[in-house]
Amino acid sequence: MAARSYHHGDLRRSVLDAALDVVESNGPAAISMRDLARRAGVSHAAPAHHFGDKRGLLTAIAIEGFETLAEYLSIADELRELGVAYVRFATENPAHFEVMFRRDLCHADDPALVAARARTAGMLSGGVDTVVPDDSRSAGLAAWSLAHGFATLWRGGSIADGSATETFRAISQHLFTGRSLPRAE
Amino acid sequence: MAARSYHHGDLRRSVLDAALDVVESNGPAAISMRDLARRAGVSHAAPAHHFGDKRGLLTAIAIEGFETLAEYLSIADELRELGVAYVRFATENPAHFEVMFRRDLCHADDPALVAARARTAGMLSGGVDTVVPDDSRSAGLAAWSLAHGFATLWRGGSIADGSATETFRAISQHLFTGRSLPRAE
DNA sequence: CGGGCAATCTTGTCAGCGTCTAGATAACCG
DNA sequence: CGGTTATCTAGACGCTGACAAGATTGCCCG
Repeated sequence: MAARSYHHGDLRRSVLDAALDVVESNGPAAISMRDLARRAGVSHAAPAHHFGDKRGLLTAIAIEGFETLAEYLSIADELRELGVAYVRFATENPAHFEVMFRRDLCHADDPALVAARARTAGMLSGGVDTVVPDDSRSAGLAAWSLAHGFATLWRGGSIADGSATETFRAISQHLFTGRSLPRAE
Repeated sequence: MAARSYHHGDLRRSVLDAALDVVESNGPAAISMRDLARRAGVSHAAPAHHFGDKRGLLTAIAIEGFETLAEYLSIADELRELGVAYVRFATENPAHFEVMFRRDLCHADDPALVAARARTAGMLSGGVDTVVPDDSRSAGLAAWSLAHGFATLWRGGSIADGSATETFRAISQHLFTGRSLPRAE
């Protein structure tokens, strides 16, 4: 679309989408600014103008990821659904998820990124608070670790079968009912 | 030591250690074969002979990681201690941990890597089996997700305070006793 | 003991990369 | 309409990973 004009029209989004495509299929290490430029049909240095540098591009993806995650979480109304939403986000937005927690890929101190991350973290702990008022820190950490670990392992291919959200529902059921895990003490 | 001779002596280990150093401080993306060669005091193409290519190097690190993890796990005698051992491994070997589950960085199908991974996975699920014979798959996944998620978040800087293993002990206590998490159903 | 063989390392080369610079083009706004 | 600014191009630089060909060394077998 509109490959003939000097100005691209929406190069920023175009590059972002191409980058997400690459990350999803080949990982963040496979990203090349010049390749993204080629895909968008612009000169090799054009993308840099929108993102500063490569890390800037990844930072933009991370921010977008946190914002999208916040939307996913806003729908959940219960602790376990918060976890399910988290896992659903990870499976439906693998490229974003892959970048969001990789400090070394982004400008970790970018104000916009810090803000987006904080906002999402607030939604998480806030959600936990409403269900588990006392000692919500430990409970929140546990829930977050569980969801994050499951999503990460899933994305990494360590868990292979079935539907992600359903499997996650099953294992969180296990923990929350405590039926087949040993109750210590 | 022994920097004068034509042959390095133990270039392989030397490069591995340098690589681990870089990963720990700057992430896997910051690795440069030529830089590692410089650190070891050899020519720029020397490391490639030992690892084939860059992914080969990362693969070697991942293998070493799985083997070390297996040692950590072999000490644990109870499910919760298995998790603690997992977290302890991650905090004490952050560079290995960072690489082990990053498919895009390694030769994911390398036979030695596949074998090492399988062996460690066996120790994990085996450990779960002894404690939770029935439906050990869900229980194992849950425990693994929890430990892995916690370790990943910790390493990523999302969890900031206190001792990792102690904090993890606290949150797993939460789940296993089910004291302050809602018991659904 | 010695000769050859394989492992190890060096040197040189190549295309591709990220980033910087200066300059061209186009859109916008008073 | 004119100037300012955002956007994009074009060229250059040093660096990278990978490959090829050759030098050096340790080691094993005769």
